[in-house]
Amino acid sequence: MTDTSANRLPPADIDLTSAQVRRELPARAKPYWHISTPGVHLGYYKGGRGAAWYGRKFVGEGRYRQTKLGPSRDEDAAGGLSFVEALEALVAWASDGAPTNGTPAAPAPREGRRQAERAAKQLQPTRLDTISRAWAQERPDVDFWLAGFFLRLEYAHYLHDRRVQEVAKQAGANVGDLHVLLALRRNGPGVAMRPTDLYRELLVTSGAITKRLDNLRAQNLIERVADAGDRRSELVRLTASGQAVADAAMTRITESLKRIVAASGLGREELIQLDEGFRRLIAAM
DNA sequence: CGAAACGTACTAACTGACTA
DNA sequence: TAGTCAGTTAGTACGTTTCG
Repeated sequence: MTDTSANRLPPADIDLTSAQVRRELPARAKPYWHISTPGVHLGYYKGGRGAAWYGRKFVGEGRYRQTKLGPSRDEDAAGGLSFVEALEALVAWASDGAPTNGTPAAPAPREGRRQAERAAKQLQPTRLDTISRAWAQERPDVDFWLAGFFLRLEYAHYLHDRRVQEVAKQAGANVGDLHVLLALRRNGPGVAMRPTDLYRELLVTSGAITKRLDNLRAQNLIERVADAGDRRSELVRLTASGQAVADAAMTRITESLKRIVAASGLGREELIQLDEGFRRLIAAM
């Protein structure tokens, strides 16, 4: 696979998920494009001598960088890439920009492969587009744009949550436990909090906090200390290892966010405008 | 003595692994 | 690929303890 020079291309979105749809596409000189994520598109080239998958990503100023991902399985059952495999290759290429040799990646271990397939499926915006189209068909009297906007917000939150889950997993905790560690950490090293303050801050029930605290204490990540001012209460404090886990997790989360922003191509000014918009929306809710 | 803080038991929902 | 099942997680209800 070879990177071509960045070139100007108009946006387009063809549904390439179905082999039937791909079969019905007429051969043409340029690939058909499917929007995988904003700025990252999966291409399906169909010519007289075969079919192949392409990828392109937005590089700013209306320009795209394009690459060949590999032959399509539609035309090469033995060595070609399926839609999901092409999407995986696209995600890998778009995330680090490293060109591959045009052949599918070596088979991953079973679980790793399943995770990659699931991740690739989650990256398909067609789910959201399908919902938008369905509403537009069922209720043409309603402008779905606003609902679609919030649907994308929910999806962004979902994807962010998955990344936080990964970070928690690397730290040997679940995401709920990690949120407790981070809540304790941001209140300052060595500061003890009441379980009541924790469940109010984390928007969970007291029962849920009790379980999380039991888990964290069993892992020696927190310690319980008597509250001199209230004998009903037993305060919660990070241990040294708990603080180390919280700090490491926060570093990983921040680095992950930086990578996402860099990959999106959004500038600081654009992010500040988005942030201001979100603040105003939240204040109005 | 009512209210608040916390913990426990039980239940529902979700997720992932396994199997046909 | 769909269905099943076990494990996990969080929520609700309620009991106990303590405060004001």
